[in-house]
Amino acid sequence: MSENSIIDNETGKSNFIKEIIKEDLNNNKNDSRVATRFPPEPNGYLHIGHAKSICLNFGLAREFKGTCNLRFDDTNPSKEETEYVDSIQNDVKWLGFDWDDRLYYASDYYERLYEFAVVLIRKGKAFVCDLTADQMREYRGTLTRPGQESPFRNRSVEENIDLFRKMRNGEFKDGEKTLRGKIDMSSGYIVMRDPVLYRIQRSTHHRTGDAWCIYPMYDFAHPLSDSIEGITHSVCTLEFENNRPLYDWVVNECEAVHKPRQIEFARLNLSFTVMSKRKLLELVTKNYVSGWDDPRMPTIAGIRRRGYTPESIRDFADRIGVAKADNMVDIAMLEHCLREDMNRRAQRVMAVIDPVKVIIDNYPEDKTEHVEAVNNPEDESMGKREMPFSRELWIERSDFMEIPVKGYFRLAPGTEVRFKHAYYIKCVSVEKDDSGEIKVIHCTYDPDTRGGWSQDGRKIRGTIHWVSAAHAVEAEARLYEHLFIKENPDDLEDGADYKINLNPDSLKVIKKIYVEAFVEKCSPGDKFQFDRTGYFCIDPDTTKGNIVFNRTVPLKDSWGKIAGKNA
RNA sequence: UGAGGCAUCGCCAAGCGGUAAGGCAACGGACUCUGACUCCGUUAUUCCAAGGUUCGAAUCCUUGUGCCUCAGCCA
Repeated sequence: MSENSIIDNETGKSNFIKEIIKEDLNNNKNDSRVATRFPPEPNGYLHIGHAKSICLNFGLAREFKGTCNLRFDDTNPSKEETEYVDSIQNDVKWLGFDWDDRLYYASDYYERLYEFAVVLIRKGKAFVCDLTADQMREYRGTLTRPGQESPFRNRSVEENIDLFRKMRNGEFKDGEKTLRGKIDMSSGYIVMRDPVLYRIQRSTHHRTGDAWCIYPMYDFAHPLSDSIEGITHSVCTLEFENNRPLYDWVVNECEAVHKPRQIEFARLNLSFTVMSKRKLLELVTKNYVSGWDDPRMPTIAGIRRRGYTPESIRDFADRIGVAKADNMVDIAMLEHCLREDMNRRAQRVMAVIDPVKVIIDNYPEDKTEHVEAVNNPEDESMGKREMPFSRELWIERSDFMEIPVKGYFRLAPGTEVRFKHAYYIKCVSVEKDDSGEIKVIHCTYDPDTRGGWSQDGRKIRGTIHWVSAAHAVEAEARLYEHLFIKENPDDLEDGADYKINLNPDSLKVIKKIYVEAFVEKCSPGDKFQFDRTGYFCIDPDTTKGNIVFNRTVPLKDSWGKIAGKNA
């Protein structure tokens, strides 16, 4: 997709962050410059919640003619991997955003961060502490009780400088010492109670290797990385609201040149799925799904494989808006965005998912003719194609009822329906097997209705899809439903696990469907509308002999609703 | 019994003292060679609650209530 398509998608919908930025611009803050960043930690795959943040940050930059950096917040080597930094870059690009040459890593700043820490120590604003993790927890106090100052809090500047250098030089064991900010042990903000700024941790970093054995904490590295990059508006999610005083403290006390402003918004929650990295990782590692890109996963990789388009995701991000109230967006909103996008663009295909045989008794046995089918009624420029029609066809089992219910206007004994693009067809009899299941529906066709029209103008209510049995190709279809059965899988009884809400029917594999033969020439990722059933795409699992389709989302089905109610 | 946030239709969400946008969902109806799409219509006398200020309040004040976040040497 081109840059232009992104701009065309912009709605300009207002939100409180844009208001803040406009005000800052009016007050000439930061020389009227806007710089944002998307700062993932490379410890997992991106999900749809990240997509909201990506669209927000890159969108703000575009709207205000600023820049948006991609920065990896890689300050905890024990959790981070190159596999993740690659997938993240791939996903951001796929969504349609470009960081140009502004790809950064917090690990690029380790030396400068160290210097900033020294500044803090010199000012008497940081100290080396010998407390163990357990001791520190005790000294920290509780939510309602102030903490106590560390006995190491009053070491001299010289001693702190010396100790901090020794920490860096590897003269202490992991966890033996920390560098802490000297702030306020009785603050209502727990994070201000002399927070740890550096810890000793001997693990190999995916970029800096073993060059360092001390690593800066998020609360120290993040504000300074923002400042180093000249970020003006540091947008993050609500759970960091409590960290903002520390963010400001670090930027101010370190006397950083640029003083970015942290703004928090509500992260996305989507119904019928989970969004936490811990849970997504568990679903992958314990094989509840096939991988990070399982089409049922809310990861970017998963929804891409499922068949979602970047346009539909961006549209979704626009529609849900940005605010500060906790939210749970209906997944129907996402599905709507995909349908709207695909309805406009998707090639139509006749595909029969639950086939039953139709024999046209009065059609010559050895004859094959070709009828013309519109590729996309929403877009004439997509042209037409030829479809083979012959005596034996497949239709959808649900498109025939031996004893039709009220309101049913598809095929039934004695009734006439239109086989889309082909002929008017009337059912004359059915053949069943011993169990009573219908094996063959015998029909007749009206040769004067070729193309699906009749001269006499008789009205036909039902139009159904079909494929020629001799010409269709067999394929596999994977039909997906929500990963969880509950709107909020985390809404649990005392101590229960969210996995009890996993939907056992989230994947249904249909081994043999019949599809128009031209799909054999298509490639993984290609997207279609299967007439009257849904949007599908070709899965990468496709092999020469076996085309695999993923159902991205079904078409809306008001008859299914009515029939469901009557049942 | 600490601190920081948030409360507008089933779900998102505008609204910034002048008399409740929009989208999704739902429900009617029209149209239809996709029971899709599209179109048209319906759905908050009311904005967490109660007081107050005002000619006038979802918007200002007061007092409550509910929900979220924080006690990692994670981010």
